[in-house]
Amino acid sequence: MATTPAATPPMLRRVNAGKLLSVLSTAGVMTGTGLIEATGLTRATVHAVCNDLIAMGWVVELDPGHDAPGTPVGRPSRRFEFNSQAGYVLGIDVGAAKTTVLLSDLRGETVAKTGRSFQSVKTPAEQTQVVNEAVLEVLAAADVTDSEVLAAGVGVAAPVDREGNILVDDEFWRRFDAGLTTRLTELHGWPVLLENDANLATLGEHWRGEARDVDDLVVLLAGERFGSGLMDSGRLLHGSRGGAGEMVYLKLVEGVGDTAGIARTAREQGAKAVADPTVKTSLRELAGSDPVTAELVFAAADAGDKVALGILQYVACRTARVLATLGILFNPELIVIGGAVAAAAESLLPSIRQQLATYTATPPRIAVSSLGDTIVSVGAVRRALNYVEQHALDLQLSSAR
Amino acid sequence: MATTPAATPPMLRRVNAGKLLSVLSTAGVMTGTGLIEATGLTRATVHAVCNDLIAMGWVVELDPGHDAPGTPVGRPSRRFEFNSQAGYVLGIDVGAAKTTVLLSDLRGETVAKTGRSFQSVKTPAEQTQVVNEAVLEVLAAADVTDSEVLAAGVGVAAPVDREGNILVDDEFWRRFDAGLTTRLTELHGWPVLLENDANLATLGEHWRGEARDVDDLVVLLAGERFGSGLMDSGRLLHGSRGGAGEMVYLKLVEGVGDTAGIARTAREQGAKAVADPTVKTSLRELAGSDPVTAELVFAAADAGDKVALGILQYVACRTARVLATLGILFNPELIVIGGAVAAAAESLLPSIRQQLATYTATPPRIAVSSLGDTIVSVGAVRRALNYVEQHALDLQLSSAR
DNA sequence: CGGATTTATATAGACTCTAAATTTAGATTC
DNA sequence: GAATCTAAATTTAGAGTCTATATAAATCCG
Repeated sequence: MATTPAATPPMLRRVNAGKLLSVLSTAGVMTGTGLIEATGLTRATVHAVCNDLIAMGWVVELDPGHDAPGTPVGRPSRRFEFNSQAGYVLGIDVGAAKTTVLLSDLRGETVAKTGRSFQSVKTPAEQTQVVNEAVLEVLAAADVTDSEVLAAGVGVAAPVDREGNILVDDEFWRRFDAGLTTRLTELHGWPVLLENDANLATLGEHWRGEARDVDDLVVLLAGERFGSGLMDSGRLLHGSRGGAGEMVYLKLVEGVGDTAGIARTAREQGAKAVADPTVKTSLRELAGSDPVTAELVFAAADAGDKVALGILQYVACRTARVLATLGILFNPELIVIGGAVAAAAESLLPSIRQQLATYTATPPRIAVSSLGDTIVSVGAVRRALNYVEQHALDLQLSSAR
Repeated sequence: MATTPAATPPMLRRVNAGKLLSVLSTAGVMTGTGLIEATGLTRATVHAVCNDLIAMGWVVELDPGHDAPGTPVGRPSRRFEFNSQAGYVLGIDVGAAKTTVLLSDLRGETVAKTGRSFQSVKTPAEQTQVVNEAVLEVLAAADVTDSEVLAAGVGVAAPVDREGNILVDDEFWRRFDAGLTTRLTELHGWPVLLENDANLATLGEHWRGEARDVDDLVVLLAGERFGSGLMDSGRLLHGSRGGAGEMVYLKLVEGVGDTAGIARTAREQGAKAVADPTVKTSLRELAGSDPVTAELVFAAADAGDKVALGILQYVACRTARVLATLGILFNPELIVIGGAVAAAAESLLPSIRQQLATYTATPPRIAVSSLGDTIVSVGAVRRALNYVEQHALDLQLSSAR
């Protein structure tokens, strides 16, 4: 009948141990006294908990030494350090065209990184195969075994609900392998945490990107298609079926009309201009017989091509309108623009900001991501680390004595 | 240094007492055994906590009796009941044109209700005066003293952040008295909890309206202006400055263009039709020399007036587009339409649902509020009750022995 | 080498919970 | 009407947690 178990004395230890571990995992080497100050616990408790954590393998004890080097008086402190090699986590971005895989230690430092194109992939099973190859590569590169990996975060370009279930009737399914997560668990025995890519991008920016210390946040993935991750008070939104942040509403927004992102709009507009013989543009010569790319449009604009500049103005206008709707409706402190074209988007920022101000008197700050093509995989690492931190005291570490 | 205090043994009691109180406050009379099942605690603990709660005044003990009437064997149980008269809370809706005030017991049952028009109000101070008169009226009607009121929730049509601070540069301020909350605290000594009206409407629908058991929810206030409250996984969104749910983005939505709600659109379109001599409509005779009202347009449409029917079609189209943007971007399970015209909106539902389906393949459920003009004040009561439940074990009850 | 200083460790006390034994209040049975 | 049965209340013992205080240890300094 009881919804939550009763609160018992051992739970106190659990809470305090979790707190101590969380302090240790973010700080560096800490002395007993330092932990007392950081946690509010008594010295006796701090040491008891630390002894437990050492026995479990989460913490390592260094040689005793003094905290402040200036006044080396008194008995030297015991010194504790979070054992960032107690295990590893994987962050996997399964994109439309490629996959990016990060292997990270428990402090979030990247240990190995790789990527694979999906160019030759024809069936979902092949996709899983390619992802797994990339995973095996990073494990081998860092000499990490299956049992040392404590969790894997996986990002996909489809709605994913809070339980990690993917929305079945999504077009992404044409390519994506439904069995990926279960297959990874089968092969390696890891907990696999599936999440929407834009949501992971938001976790990534919040953790290691432009949005540190920003708890009311929107991240706009703006490459091929617009996608958004929404965070309110430090929590990701999901909606009832994982669809929160879905951008199909843009077909109702004047001057936007569809979910085509910056790269796609630039490319399509460029191709249109090239195809029209009455338009005079250097894009035609630059492209030659190859199809026009977004990069080409940005380059031409840089070189002063009027048509390319016009296209970028149009892109900036669309983006400003997208940012305006999100900024007004969610009232984030900051919106971060990420995705393949984030770097190029930098040059559009002044124009975007200026137009944004015409839609709202209190616009959010706008920034461009500096995480590049790891924006999703970094977030996937964070997702996996969240899981590990939550379950730390239940996990059996292979390094535990 | 410590961000949160250390977990100590007395906190266990606090947690368990809180849980027991929360079970008791929602259930009716409970026996010791029933509480054991509901909380997972031991009999010894249940009784110890109950004795504490009785001493504090939160719980009353009834004469012992048997739980199941069929088999009255064994020693009769002690029977406990949440003392819903241990205190009271106020729910206050400060609207643009009027205020609604509810006095409720701790179980959320309305004890007294009243309202006041702001028609004669000219200054902010007068507004506070009118609100306070209404408050005094409900207190007198239920014979409740200041010290028995444990909290007051107040809803206003302006952005309010998580700390209860109102956004200063809002047009609502022309009428609203900034000093209302501090004045109420000064006069009566209550904690006053300020919150945005649409957010409170969302709490209200979630608690006592159409959205019970729905944790991913949007409530659209659709009277004079569109306003929305957003709930994800049972939590209200606020954004960084309380602006979450703000609808100014509608000026960017095709076929909507501004935040005018159902009532205002119907009224204005009606007036426009009447003013145009080339338009043939029964509205002209119905209105006579008075200005056209939304009610009049609805009535004329009911009677078959073509122009009025056309206006309603336009209103339904606008509303469907608003619902589509919210439904797609937040993916709520349900959107509830509330506000002054909620009842009339019922007739538009089929048309709205049909159009909504053209914008998204997975539309949310749409419902119309049945809370009428108490939608905000009921939510304000819930807000106040949340506060009381959170602080229950710290509060000094005047009824405590 | 002894005093000062800081930290570590050990001990005692308070508070909480659970678990098991004992008592109690009423109904049932003989 | 006394013995019996039953379910709940109460009591008691035990284990886990924390804090607070006392004692021991390790290092520096003169």
